[in-house]
Formats: sequence, C-alpha cells, structure tokens
Amino acid sequence: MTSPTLSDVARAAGVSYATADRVINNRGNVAEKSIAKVREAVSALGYVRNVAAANLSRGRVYRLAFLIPRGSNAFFNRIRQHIEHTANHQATERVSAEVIEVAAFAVEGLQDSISNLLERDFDGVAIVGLQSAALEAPLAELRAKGVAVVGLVSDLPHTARAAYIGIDNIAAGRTAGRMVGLAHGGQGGQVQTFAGSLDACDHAERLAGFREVLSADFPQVRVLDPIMTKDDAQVLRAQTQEALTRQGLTALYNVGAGNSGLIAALQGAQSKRPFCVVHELVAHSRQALMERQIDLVIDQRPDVEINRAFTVLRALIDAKDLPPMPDLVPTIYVRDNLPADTLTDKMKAQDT
Amino acid sequence: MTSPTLSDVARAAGVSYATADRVINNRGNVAEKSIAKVREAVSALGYVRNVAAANLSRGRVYRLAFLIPRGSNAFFNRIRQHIEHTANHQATERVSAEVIEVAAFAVEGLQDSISNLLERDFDGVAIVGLQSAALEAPLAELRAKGVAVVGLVSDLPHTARAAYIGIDNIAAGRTAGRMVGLAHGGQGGQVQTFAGSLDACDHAERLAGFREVLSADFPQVRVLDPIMTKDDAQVLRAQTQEALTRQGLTALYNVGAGNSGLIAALQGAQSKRPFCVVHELVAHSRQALMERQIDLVIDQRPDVEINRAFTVLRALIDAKDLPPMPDLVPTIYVRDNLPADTLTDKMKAQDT
DNA sequence: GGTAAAATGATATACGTCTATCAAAAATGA
DNA sequence: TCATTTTTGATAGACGTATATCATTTTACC
Repeated sequence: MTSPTLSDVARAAGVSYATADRVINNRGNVAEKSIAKVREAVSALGYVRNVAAANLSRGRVYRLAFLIPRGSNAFFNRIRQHIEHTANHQATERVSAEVIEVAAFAVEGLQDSISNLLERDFDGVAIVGLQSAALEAPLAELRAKGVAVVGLVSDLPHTARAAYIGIDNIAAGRTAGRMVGLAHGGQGGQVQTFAGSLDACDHAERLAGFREVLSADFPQVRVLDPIMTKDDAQVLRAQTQEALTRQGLTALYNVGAGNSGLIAALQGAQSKRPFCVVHELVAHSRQALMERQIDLVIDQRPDVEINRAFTVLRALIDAKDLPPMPDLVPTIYVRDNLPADTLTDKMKAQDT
Repeated sequence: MTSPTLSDVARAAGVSYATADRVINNRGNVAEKSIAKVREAVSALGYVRNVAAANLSRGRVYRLAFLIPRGSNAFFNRIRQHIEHTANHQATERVSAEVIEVAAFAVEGLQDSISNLLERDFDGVAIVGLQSAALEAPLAELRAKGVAVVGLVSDLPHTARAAYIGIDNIAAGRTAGRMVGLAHGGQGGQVQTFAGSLDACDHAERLAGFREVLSADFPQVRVLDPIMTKDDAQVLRAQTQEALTRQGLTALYNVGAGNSGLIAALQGAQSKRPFCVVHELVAHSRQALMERQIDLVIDQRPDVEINRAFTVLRALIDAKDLPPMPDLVPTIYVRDNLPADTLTDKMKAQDT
C-alpha cells in the first residue's frame, strides 16, 4: 500500500542503500552492472523519490527571480502583485521569489540584468523577454549554471529558454477580430486600430491576427491602418477623440496599452459610440466595461500565468514532469463574466 | 533567514518542546498561561508548521473522493478524466483520489452515496450536488467526522459544505445573452432557447441571466420560451430542425447538454444559419466550432475546477488558508481562442 | 500539610532522504 | 602476486515534526 522507499529499492536490487543512493543521485563511482540493477528495481517497484523528505533533508529552498519591466504600467503592476502574493504564500514551502525590475523594452538593459543574475544564486528565472539574439549568450551561461529559464508574457529566443508562459498573440488578435466581426451583425463598417509600436512583436502579431480574421470572414468590415501611440495615454486620448468625429466608424481596437486615454475620450462621447475592444483587464478597463464605455476586454490572465510560472519552474528545478495545469488562452471578458475584484474585496474586508 | 522551528518557538516561549507541541496540536492538559505564551511566541516569530515534515512524520496520506454523476455525458467524462489525471500526478505527494459514480440527478441516490462515505475513511470529498434539504443530515454527519466537504460544478445546500467550486450560472447565462445581443449588431431578431429541465437550477439560472441581459440591453431581440429537451440529443436534433424552418429566427441558445443533436441538425442547414451558442467545450462542440456550425461555446473550465477542488480540499484538511488560485469565470470560446486539444496531442505523440 | 490531579520537562523513536566517513571487498594493472 | 584503484557496504547524523513514555514539578482541594 505505502510507497516504496529507497531502502526497498536497494534491497530489491541486492545492493546496499549507499549504492542505490549513488545511482539515484548520480554521484559516480558505480559499476554499470549495479546501475542497471538499481534502475530495474526502481521501475519494478515504481519508486518515486519523496520530494518532501528530500527537501527536508537538504534544507532546500527554491530561489526564483522574475525579471519584469520597470514602470507604472497597470498590467505589470498586476503581475508584480500576483508574484508577491504567490511568493508570500509559497514561503511555507520554502520557495522564495524576487522581482527584479528591468528597463522597459530595452535589449541592453535586459542583457545586463541577465548577466547580473549569474552572480546571484537562483534556481529558476522567469523573464519578460524580447526576441533578440543578443540575449542568447547570457542566457546560455545562465542555463549552463543549471538555472531554469522560462519566458513570461513575452517570449525569449526559442533556444534560450525551457518554456514560454504566455498567450499566443496571434490567437488573441484573431479573437478580437472575431468579436468585432460578430458585433457587426452582418453589416459593413470600419475599424480604427491602435498600436504602441510594431517593433513590439506582440503588437504586430495581434494586429496580424485581427486583420486575418476580418478579411477572411468579415470582408464587409474594413480595417484601418493602426495609429501609433507608444502606449501613451495622452496620445490615445487625442487620437481617439479625433477618430470619434469621423463618419462611418463602427469599431475601435487597441492592441497595446494606454487604455485610460482611450477610455477618457470615450467618456465624453455621444450616445452611439463604436464597438470597443482593448487588451488586459486592469482597474480602469474593468470600470470602463462596467460603465459601458467599452464592450470587450481580451485578457491574458496574469494570475494564471504567474501560477503556471511557479509550477513550471519548480518542475524544471526538480526535473519532474509537469503536473496538470489550466491551459492559457486569451480570455474574453464582457461586463457579465468579470471575476470578483480582489482589490475591492480587500477594501471591503478592511472596512468591517 | 531560515524559518523558525517549533523548538525555536518553545525556547522563545520559555517552555519545553513538549508543551509547545501540546499547544500546537491541541492535545489538552495545558495551562491557559502556557497556551498564551506559546501563541505569542508563534506570532512573534512568525512560525508556520512545516507541512512537509509533518506529513513525513505522520506518514499522512490525503484520501479524497469525488462524487460524480454516472453516465456517458461528455462533460462529466471530461471531469472524470481530469480527476484521474490530477490524482495520478499527486500520487507523488501522497494524495489519492477516488471517483465514485452516483445515479444522475437523483436525490435519494446521492443521499445514499453520501451515507456510504461515512464508512470509508476519507479526508475530503467533492460532490456534484443538488439543492435539497434531504442532503443536509448525511452531510452534517460527514462533516462531524472531520471530513472536508465542497460542492463541485453544482452546489450543495449552503450550510452543508465548506466551499463551492463552480461558476455562477446566472453570470454564464448573462454572458451568453450579452454575446447574442452583440451579434445582432443593433438589429432585431428572435432567439430560440433550449433547456434540459427547469428543475435543474443551473439551467433555470442560465436562462434567467440570459433573459435579463437581452431584455435590459437588447430589447429589440426577442427571447422565445425554452424548448424542453431532457438533455437528449435526439430531441434536440428534431427540435432544432423544426426551429430552423421558422422565419425570422436569428439565434439559438442551449443552456443544457445534448449538443451533438443540435450540431447534427445544423450540419444539414442552409448557408445562412442563426447565431448559435452552447455550453461546455467537449469533442463535438469543439469540432462544431472549428467547422463553423456554431459560433460560441461558454465553458466552465473543468480543468481549472478540478485543480481548484484538489487545492481547496487540501487547504481545508490542513486547516491552512487558501493559496492564490485562478478565478473561476464562464469562459467564452470562439474558434480562434481554443486551447490545445490534449486528446489530439496525445494521439499525435503516440504516432511518433 | 498532605494527597490527588494537573501540568510540565526531558527524552527517545520514527518518517524518507541527503551527505559524509571509513572500512572492506573487488577489479585492475604491471 | 602485489600494489593501486575502483566499487561497495555499513553506519551515523541531520532536516522538522509527530507521538509516546516517564519522571518531576506545580497547582488545587480538603
């Protein structure tokens, strides 16, 4: 009934505990023959090492780092908050996580930060990455030291990381496109798109997906070229105001950030406004959804992503296979399926 | 740096390890004064019991049971599969889960099954419940024995369970209503609704939410009274075929199961079919989405729910507070944001 | 003040693994 | 065959907690 221990394995293999241990933790100086015997016994008995006992014995702690862009971006604040919350909780299980802020979207800064990680003694690192070959060398060094590396939200060069945790941005754009198309109810229309910069490949991917669906399945809806905003709320506000004066505009889609500006412009708008889709559920997009200034939010569920990041990193560090985890898909929010607002809830709890 | 042990607590409280242990595991026979001293030391040092060490010492196993309706319903098959997969994985951490099948939607059957649990030695139970006062007595007995009880997918009487893990069905119906409304693009229309039975309160709730949104925000869309199907695919097929012949029908919404029949009827349909929304992503609804027979699936993410059930039950059993978990919301799927098909993937993996 | 009861302290063993040490046995090479 | 190297065995202590036992101290009560 109870699962076999390493002593059981040793006995079954006809070797001493010490030898079985040498095999399991490959300490070397073991004859091939003994290795084979132990391996056989392991699979015969179905032995799996008791990680709890092992960690207890080792006094092991999992030291994780998260490299997140600096700045007051609402989305990354949410990410940061989730990391701290989770870390706080996992402290019981000897997991510590440190958030390291990085200059936003700058290859050199990221490169330096990664190099700095080499001197620290981390077991795993999650990085909000960039597609740049310049990152490959420092990441290779890091991985050579045995550090588990995953890309978070925005991917790293494929060869340089063990996993990517984030949504498929083409799918996200396609989803937005599908919804905008559906909302036209068979009628024609014009969509104004907004993007921070097309150098950011997530923006470019979303836009591509968006166009793809509309031109294939809703040809009567015209997609206007994106207005570049640098994710700046001021720019978005001005440009949205301008767009709203135009005739025949039936929808707005912002692939990037800076939505508070877009929303501000919509607040002053007339009764019949275009169908509006933005990305990432944060305080202001949530409120705008509730107050009917916008119609849809495509979210990447940072809570799920962070959860996954912790789980994947631990699995990589322990060299275990991955436990079942919820899939990551672009999530569509309307005003009717919003999750409970934890921040509001917290304030309520403080009131009582 | 390293977290305090119970010995540290004892020392800080000025008592022996034995006394600190008596307090922590409330074994009785301790003076109030000592209890207070230990409690203080615990919070002063921020002591948290090392669950891994505790479980190691106890040789503890978590024995969980899941009470799931019997039958070949695709949705519950998916649930069952997730439970087994997760259980399989958690075996390493000394968690075992048993799926117990129950006569579907019958109060007496469920009542008996719950009573039977009393003789087994489970630590936690997740039950696909019913709102019936008849369940309160056996559940109270179970909880009196120290068994953690949660409602899964469909709630139990509120007083009889520690938590409910499932979506808000009114929100799910509202979400469907919002999408159907949006898809009309400001034009009028008629929606035919289908339900298994309005005795099932999840069906009634979804329908109520659906109506609520349409009448409030899309009054030009008329909601027809639901056709009762008993979740039977044959009935759905016939009724859908009949409905499709009607003039002016712009949308279909099935709050219940039996979608394979609905889809079959749609396969034979003409080019311009109504906008179709169903619940639960399973093999056939997924395929229908891909092949454009339907437009939208509202899913409750059984994978997330099962994950949550395991986590919540463990937390209840250990009397810990809950770790961060993804929120449960009705998820909207279109053909562009579908998760990877694990079954298909598995088959692919076997091919290679 | 004396006795019984309650509370406390000291200590030992166990859980399964890691790590280390030392001695003994087996294999290797000249 | 002997010296050397490689491989094995035996064993002990540590990680933090649970549980048990037994002796001792403190408290309560008449």
